[in-house]
Amino acid sequence: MMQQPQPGVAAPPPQAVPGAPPHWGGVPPPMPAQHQYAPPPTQQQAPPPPQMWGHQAPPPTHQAAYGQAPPPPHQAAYGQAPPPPQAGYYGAPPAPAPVAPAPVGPSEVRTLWIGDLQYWMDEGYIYGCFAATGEVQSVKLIRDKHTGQLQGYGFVEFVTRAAAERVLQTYNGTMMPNVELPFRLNWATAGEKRDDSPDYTIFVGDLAADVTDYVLQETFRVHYPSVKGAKVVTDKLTMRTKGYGFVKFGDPNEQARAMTEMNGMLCSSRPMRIGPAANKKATGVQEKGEE
DNA sequence: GTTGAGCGA
Repeated sequence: MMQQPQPGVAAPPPQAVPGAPPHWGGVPPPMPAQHQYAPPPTQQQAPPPPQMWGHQAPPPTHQAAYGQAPPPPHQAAYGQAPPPPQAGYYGAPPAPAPVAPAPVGPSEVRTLWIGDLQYWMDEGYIYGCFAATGEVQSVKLIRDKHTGQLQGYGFVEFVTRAAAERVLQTYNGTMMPNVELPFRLNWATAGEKRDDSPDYTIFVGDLAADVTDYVLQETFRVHYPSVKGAKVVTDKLTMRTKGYGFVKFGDPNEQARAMTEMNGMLCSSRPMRIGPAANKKATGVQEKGEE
């Protein structure tokens, strides 16, 4: 079941301006008067879709009328779900990134953090992503205080904590509408304690252009069951791969083995070059001499 | 192209 694109949802720009300078000088943001985006009061009636396979959905519209709240989701076109367009490589279902458990303590947490947003994804687009749930309280995207440029992350508040948790479980890792990007969601205010389980990461270079997170992950997972995930680094603006990525292991022994065993092995068409990951988060392999 | 990335007021 996928939701139909609705008017009021921002559509991607006709093209991503490949040669644009890093500060998007030619694309000034609309700059609404206020950045808080609150939907009209609605009843929670439309159930959230079990999954979103909007991977290859074409851009439906060119208009972006998000200066006002979109209509309530009184109708949701469910019924015909296209088959999963990906998963052609290894047959295993794509594993969404592990989601941290709900933060303990006050059960008032009803806000999700959302990241990895593109510059054109404004409040209207984000609201439209979850409009079918009918449970969005507000959407707030963070902008640069001086330039007003979107910072690529924001917060989505839901009417209840349960609604937020449902969305987190249902949407995280699935494809966002009209783009080939997965949702990246987490509990808000989980900033200081979102990394409790150590992971062991390796650097993988020399990746071919068609290697995705999933391909990279499964390349290793078939040999090392402790693989927790993989990330192919892409340019934020052009979405093109930079030819390298990272694979996270849960088992340091498998990490060490993979460093030698998988070096030079083929990934989709090219031999990989494996090296140690320069972890910024002090996970797994620590720098020697420190305590 | 060769070491990502994620918390507001």
